[in-house]
Amino acid sequence: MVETKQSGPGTSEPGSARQRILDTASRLFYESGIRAVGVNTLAARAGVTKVTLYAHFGSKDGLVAEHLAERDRRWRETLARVSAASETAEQRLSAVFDGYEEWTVADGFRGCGFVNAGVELTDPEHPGREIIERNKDGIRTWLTEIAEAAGCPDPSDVAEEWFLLLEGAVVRATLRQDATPLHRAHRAALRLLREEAGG
Amino acid sequence: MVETKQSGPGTSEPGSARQRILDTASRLFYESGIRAVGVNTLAARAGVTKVTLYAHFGSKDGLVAEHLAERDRRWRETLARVSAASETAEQRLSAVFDGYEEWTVADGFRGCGFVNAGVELTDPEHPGREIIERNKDGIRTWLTEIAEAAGCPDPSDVAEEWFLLLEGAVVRATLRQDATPLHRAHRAALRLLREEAGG
DNA sequence: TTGTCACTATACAAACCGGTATGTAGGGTA
DNA sequence: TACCCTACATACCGGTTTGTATAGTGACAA
Repeated sequence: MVETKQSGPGTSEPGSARQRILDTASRLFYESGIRAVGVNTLAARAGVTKVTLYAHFGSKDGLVAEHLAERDRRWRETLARVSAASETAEQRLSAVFDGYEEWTVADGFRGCGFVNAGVELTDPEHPGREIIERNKDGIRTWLTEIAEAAGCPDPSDVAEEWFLLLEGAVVRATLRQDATPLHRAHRAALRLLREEAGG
Repeated sequence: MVETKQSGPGTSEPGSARQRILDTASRLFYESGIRAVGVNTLAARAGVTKVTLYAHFGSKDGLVAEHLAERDRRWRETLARVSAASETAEQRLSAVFDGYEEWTVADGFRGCGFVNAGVELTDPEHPGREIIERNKDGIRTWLTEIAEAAGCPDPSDVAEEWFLLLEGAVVRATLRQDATPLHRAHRAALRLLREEAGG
């Protein structure tokens, strides 16, 4: 059996060491910030030795990058799930905002993990930056497709404005610890959709 | 002579040790992130000993807080300056976006220093958080006054939507290293102003 | 049985972290 | 002169950082 694995020994089965490290990283990095969490803490909390961690991910930066990739994967799944039931473009647009609002309501909300990582990873060569950009590009594409489906004359223009509202709302919601910015952005986005597609 | 000083020994004259530390902190914290810059580096780059730094600011957290306060002070000055020449509400609104665009064009642009600090300072008790909130509240107030002056029926509502566009544009501009999100937000904000005030 | 694999346990290296202790030099002032 | 203030230099504290080296353990497969 030719198994395709990028690096490290382990499998990615639910309870495997690798998965436990990734899950713990996801939680701790988001809660406390990437720089604030050391590999010692991380390994201890994952119930794994540091040696195992390094066997799987090579370095902390490597772990950070894989963690972001995993987060991106999960994020795309969520997006697909919440818009599975949607039929119209309006419903699909709402689904995106609903997805974010779902996040925001949960306690321990600390904004967008990718934006936060972008703030912390100041080195432009960091392997994680690529994944951050890929994620944001995924959202932009997603929004553009909705605008196209709605028949907007200039879909990418509308999508970018939606994106501004969305990103701004997440930042505002984080600082205020309150979901109303997202509701406001949601409303504004729908208004824009009706203006652009309906006109 | 009864001199009013909050803490530390020094004056704040242009070339003073205190001011040099603050200036260096402003540059390094913004460039590399707060956690990434140690007090050793900071003191060395400011041409000051660590003892002096601690005499003035008590702790790194204290320095971070004072640095943010200083940044807020400068930011308000900039805002006052760019809108000094403005007469109409529309001009004053544009001045805010112009102020941000001015920033964005400069190289080494790494987004809003307050948002970034908010991401890094995960401890809710950190003295810097208060200043971040004060700064954001200042912007909100500023925008609300513009909406009032323009005769919008619900000024705080319009101001919050402008804020979403502004904050979103800064985040997008940072990730893309490109000022077009700010131009787009600027346009959208003016459109909204005309709809709300003109109608 | 022997080997491989994923993992644990421990210990260590070298650098860096925030913060402090001790002592000195120079200017302002009374 | 005597004092105070500011800043200097140096050396140190305990703890943490990322990363590695070494040895051992249990499971599974040929």
